Order: sequence, then C-alpha cells, then structure tokens
Amino acid sequence: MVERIVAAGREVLVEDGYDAFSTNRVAAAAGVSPGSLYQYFPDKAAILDVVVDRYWDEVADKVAASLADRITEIGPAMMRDTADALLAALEADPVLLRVVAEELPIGRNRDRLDVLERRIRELGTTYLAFRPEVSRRPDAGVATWVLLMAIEYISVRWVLDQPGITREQVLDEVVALVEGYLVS
Amino acid sequence: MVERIVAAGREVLVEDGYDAFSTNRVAAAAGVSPGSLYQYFPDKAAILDVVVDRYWDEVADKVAASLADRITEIGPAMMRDTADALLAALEADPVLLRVVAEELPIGRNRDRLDVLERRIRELGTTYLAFRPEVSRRPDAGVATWVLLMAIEYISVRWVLDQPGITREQVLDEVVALVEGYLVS
Amino acid sequence: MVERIVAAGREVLVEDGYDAFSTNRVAAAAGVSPGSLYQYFPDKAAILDVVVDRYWDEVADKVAASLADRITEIGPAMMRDTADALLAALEADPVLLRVVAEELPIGRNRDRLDVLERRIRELGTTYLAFRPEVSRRPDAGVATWVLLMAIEYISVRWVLDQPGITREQVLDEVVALVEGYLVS
Amino acid sequence: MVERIVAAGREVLVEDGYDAFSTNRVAAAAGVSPGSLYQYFPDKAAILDVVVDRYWDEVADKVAASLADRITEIGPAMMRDTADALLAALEADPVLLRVVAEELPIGRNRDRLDVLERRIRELGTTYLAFRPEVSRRPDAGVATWVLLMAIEYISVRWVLDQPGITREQVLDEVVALVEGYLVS
DNA sequence: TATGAATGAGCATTCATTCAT
DNA sequence: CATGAATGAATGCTCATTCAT
Repeated sequence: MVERIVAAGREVLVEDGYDAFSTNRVAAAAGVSPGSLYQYFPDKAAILDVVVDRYWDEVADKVAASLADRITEIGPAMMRDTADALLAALEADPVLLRVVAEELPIGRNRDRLDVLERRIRELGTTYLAFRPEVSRRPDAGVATWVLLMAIEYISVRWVLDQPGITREQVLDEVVALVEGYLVS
Repeated sequence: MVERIVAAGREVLVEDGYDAFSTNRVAAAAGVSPGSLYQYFPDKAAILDVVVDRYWDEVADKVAASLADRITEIGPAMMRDTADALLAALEADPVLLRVVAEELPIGRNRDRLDVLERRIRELGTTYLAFRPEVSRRPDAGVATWVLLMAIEYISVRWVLDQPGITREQVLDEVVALVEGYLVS
Repeated sequence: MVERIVAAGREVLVEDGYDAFSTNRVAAAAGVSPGSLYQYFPDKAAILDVVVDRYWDEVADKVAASLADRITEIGPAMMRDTADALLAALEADPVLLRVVAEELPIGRNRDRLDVLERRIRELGTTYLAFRPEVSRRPDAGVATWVLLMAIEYISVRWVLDQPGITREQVLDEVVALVEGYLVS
Repeated sequence: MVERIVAAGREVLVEDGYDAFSTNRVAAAAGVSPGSLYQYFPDKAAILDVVVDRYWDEVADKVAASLADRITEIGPAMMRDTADALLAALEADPVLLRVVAEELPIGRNRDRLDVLERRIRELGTTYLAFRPEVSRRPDAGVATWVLLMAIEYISVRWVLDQPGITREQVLDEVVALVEGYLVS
C-alpha cells in the first residue's frame, strides 16, 4: 500500500508537476481514499519525502554501481566513468529531475540530500586519505566536498538546461576540473 | 509605495518564509490594504519577482564592483577576490538566500538567473578569448559555463550548509579549482 | 445534502435577493461549510441553476397538472383554467418569482426557459394542427409562440406589478385575447 | 460631463456587457477619474439608470413619432405601423436591447419602465375611451395594459430570439392579436 | 471641481486533514 | 483497516466608494 501511494505520488509529480501534488490527487492516482493516506504517512510532506528519497536513492545506486565496477582503477578514466554514470542516472528521468530540482520547496529535502552527500563525502574522503599520491589538496574532506558540489551541480544543470554543450564535452571538462584541482 | 511593498515582501520572506508570502500578509506587513498591492503589481508573482530580482541584483552589483576594482590584475588574486566578494554578497542575507535558493518554486527564477548567468558567461568567454595564455581549455564558452556553475553552487552551499569548512579554505579551494582546471 | 443546499439557496434568494446569493451565505444557510458545496456542485452557478430549474419545474408541473385534468375539453373554459393554473403557480411564491424574473442575470436562465417554451410550443402546435377548426391562424407554430409570449408575460407582470386589475379580469382578458386571436 | 459619463456607460454596456460595467471601467471610457463620477451620480446604479432610461426614451420616442403620424387613422393599419415602429426601434440596437432586457438586474429599472408603460397606458386608455366603437372590451385601462404587455414582450422576444418567424408574420400576428382581442 | 490613490469587506474556490461509519 | 463526506481556514483578487490633495 505504501508502495502504491509512493508510486502514485511519483506519477503525479512526473505527469502533472508539483502543483498537482495534492493529497486528493495522489489518493485518486493510487486508487485509495484520501483518508487512507494518513494511515501510512503522517502528512502530505511525508509522502513527498519518500518519493524524493527514492529518486535520489536510485541515482545514488546507479552511481555507486558504476563506482563499484571501477573501484580498483585510479585516475581520469574512473572519474570519467563515474561522471558518465551520474549523467546517465540524471538523464533517466529528466522530467522528475526537473520537478525535484526546480519545483519542490527544497527545504524539506535538503536533509535527505545532505545524507546522500555525506555518504559520498565519506567515501571520497576515505579514498583520498588512503591514496594521498592522488591529491595535493591539504584536506581530503574539503576536497571531496568541493568536487561533490561542483560535479553534482554541473551535471544537474547540464541535463536540465542543455546549454549547448555536448555530452562528451561535459565529461571531458569534469575530468579536467577534478584532475586539475587535485594536482594543484 | 512600490518600495514599501517590495520591502514588506522581502521582510515577509525573510521572517516567515515563502509559505507566508501571501498577498494579505505582504499587504499587512506593508501597512497597506490588499487592494493597494494591485495598483502597483499585476499579481502576487510580480511582487515576488521584484523582490527576488532585487536580491540577485544586489549580489551581482557587489561582485561586479569587486571585479571592477581588480580588472587589471590577472590570475589567482583576482579570482580569490572575486570569490570573496561573492561569498560576502551571499553572506549579507543568508536567510533570504535560503528562501530564494531553497523554498521558491524556481521555475520563476530560473529565467532571471539565466540572464545573470548569460551575462557573466559572455564576460568570461570574452576574457578567455582575449587572453588565451590564461587557459588551456579548448572552448572558452564551455570553460566559463563549467566554472560558473561550480563557483556559484559551491558558494551558495557553503553559505547555506556551513559544512565545517572555514571561509579561507573555501576561497583557497575555489582558486585551486579554477587555476587547476584552466591549466589542465 | 444536495437538498439542503438547494433549499438553502432558495431561502437565501427569497429572503435576501440575488445579491446575497454568495457561496458563503448559502453554505451558512444550509448549515454546511463552504467547502461542502463543492462536493455536490461544480460552482456557484450550478447551485443557482438547480434552484431556478426547480422553480420553473414547479410552475410547469402545476400548469401541466391542470391541463391534464381539462385535456378533453376545448375552448374558453380550458383556456381560462389553464391561465388560472399559471397565475396560481406564479402566485405561490411571488418573492422568488420577482428574484427569478427580475434580479437574475437571465442569460443563464434563457436556455432553460427556452426548453420550457419549446416544449409548450410543440404541444400547442400539435394541438392546433390536429384541431384546425379551433384556429384560423395560418401557421400553428407561429400562433402558439405568439400566445405563449403574451400569456407568459401578462401573467408574470400581473403577479409582480399588481396593476390594479382583478384576478377575474386578467383571466377574462386572457381568454378574450386567445379566443379573439385564434378566430381572426 | 453627465453626457460624457452616460455615453461612456452605454458604450461599455454595448461593447462589453453588464459584467464590465464597473465604475472604473466607465470612468476610463469617459476619460474621467472614478472619483468624478460621484460628483454627478450618487452611485453606480444611478449611472446605469440614466443609461437605461435614455434607451427606453429613445424607443418610446420613435414609437410616439410613428404614432403621431398615424394618429388620425384607425384600425389595423395604424396598429401595424405602430408595431412596425416598435420593432424598428428595438432592432436599432439589439446588442443594447439584449443587455438591458437580459443581463441587467431589472429591479432597478422596473420603476422607469413602469413610468413609460403608464404613459402609453393612459394614451391607449384615453383613445379607447373616446372611440368606444373600436373596442368591445369592458375596461379600456385593462385592455390597454393587456395589449401593452403582449406587444412589448412579443416584440422584444422576437428581436432577441429570432424564433424562425419573419418580420411580416410578427406584424400580421400582432395586428390579429389586437384586432381579435378588441372585437371579442 | 477634479483627481486617483487607497481602501477593505467581500468574493469564489481549494485542499490538507479528520473522524464517524 | 478503509472509507470519503465534511471541514474551514486560507487563498488571490475585485471594485464601489471615499477623501486628502
């Protein structure tokens, strides 16, 4: 039932945008009565939270899967593949990405995103700490955060704004950005 | 009167968030009747637009002013000062920044931000085109876009999330990011 | 509940006139919340429509009932009884009649009235076609329309304006009008 | 100035209907400020009253003019010409007629119409009183009222509803109605 | 006189939430 | 558990009217 509701919520979001994300609408899409929603979720925001969480989890899982495949490698190729995986993950559902990234009152979702980011950050920090030859940056945690922000935003904006740059170019530039940063 | 309304709008936004930004609320804060709002603005969105425009204009003006002072210089120092100015501009009203960056249905503001970004992008593109020795990146337009996204988001997130990184560090890292990227 | 709302709507109309026919007013009179109105009616106009439809249906039913009783008869007596029935139907709620006939933006009701009129017109046309000896008028459809308009308006205005004419007189005159017209 | 306002009011009514008849709208159409309206009229309704009065006066004048030409004649021809004149007067501005007859909250205008009707009624009454051979109806006042209502409404509805009846037919039928009624 | 900015009560409508069934 | 009718506060916006200039 939770499944049904979450799926319906995502459907509404994708097909009609955040403005249409009303409890009645979601309930109707789920084929349940509005009252039933409140048996599984404390309020409307909670439903939205789960939908968005799921989305970011999907994205994270895809990137993580790619990362797992390349974890032994080091250097530009790994970076490129990771960025590629991120781009692919974001391109999988650009409509939902737009809603999530541009229509939502993000205050609510910030926390969840933070969790995700913290996870990646720890990963990167640990990685850089164990392979200090990769980076000349003084603080691995800081370096990871900086790169995380940069890559995240560049990827999202590229998918959403299509700023006249080819996919290959973005990947090249992201690699250059990371490499250049780490060695300086 | 337009002033009063815009000021009241900003006040409401800062003190109570976007959810409280209702016409009645703004009118009350301005000490006017709701009807008077419509003598100066076609609808609620128009008021919000002006408030947000003003905010980004303030930020842009501050960065531009700093840039004007350092225009002759080249290299890391200029970059650092510019990033510093941006950070300072964002730090001036972090509460409003949070509302503008996280609570607003950004669809509205995307256009405005695009304008701002396009302006900066042209500036950067031109600059890099005239001083090719500064950059090894193949496409000046692409390079500017990449750096713009990265610096913008890093700055905003640093101000909003205070991720346990000192101000000096962010500046150092931004400079490193830019320098490293351009030379690679 | 639909009943409650419609009854409340009629009440408001009768007691306070069309200007007071606001959703809040009707909801209050029905002892329901304004939101509940919209569970049963798409908008305010729909409520008004039903109230007015009901009224004209009542009038039509009363006249039809009288007509059914006298259908075998022919001539002045039937005409007089029918006019009597119409007058009685209109006199049943003169306050509502005034509101319906004089305060309403009739555009809405024109269509409904047209339906009613067309029904009667067909009746009359058929009747005259089958009993050509009753009328010398060349076109039964036209004759019915003419009489319909005349009787309708004379009756309504007599009830509403009370122009110093007795009830018996109006009936006499209506009969004379119809008889004289048909034989000339 | 009163002229300007009344003309503007009529213009608004004809061009945009009664819903658009707001003080601001009328003031704008008159090229005056809304405040100025209240120097010449106590309220919005008063403006509307004058506009509508003027309209009915125009109609009445035209009919009266026709009547004056034919006053010596007696019988069908006079009746026909008068009905013709009324039809012509109503056809002169069918848009305004529709607004006046169907969109207006007539309550206000009933009084004015009453005046007009009383005037005609007196005319008819006197006429019939002086030429008793014309009518067999017992009460000239009543007879005039009855005919007045019938002709008025038949004419208005014919112009507004165009019920598939030719102009010649209406005139024929109106004459038949009057003649038949008076001799019965 | 003429102005027009200001008013503010009022409107139709929505929707997250509740609770008796 | 599930329902869905009922809620009612809140919304964006209008417009007849006033009054200081």
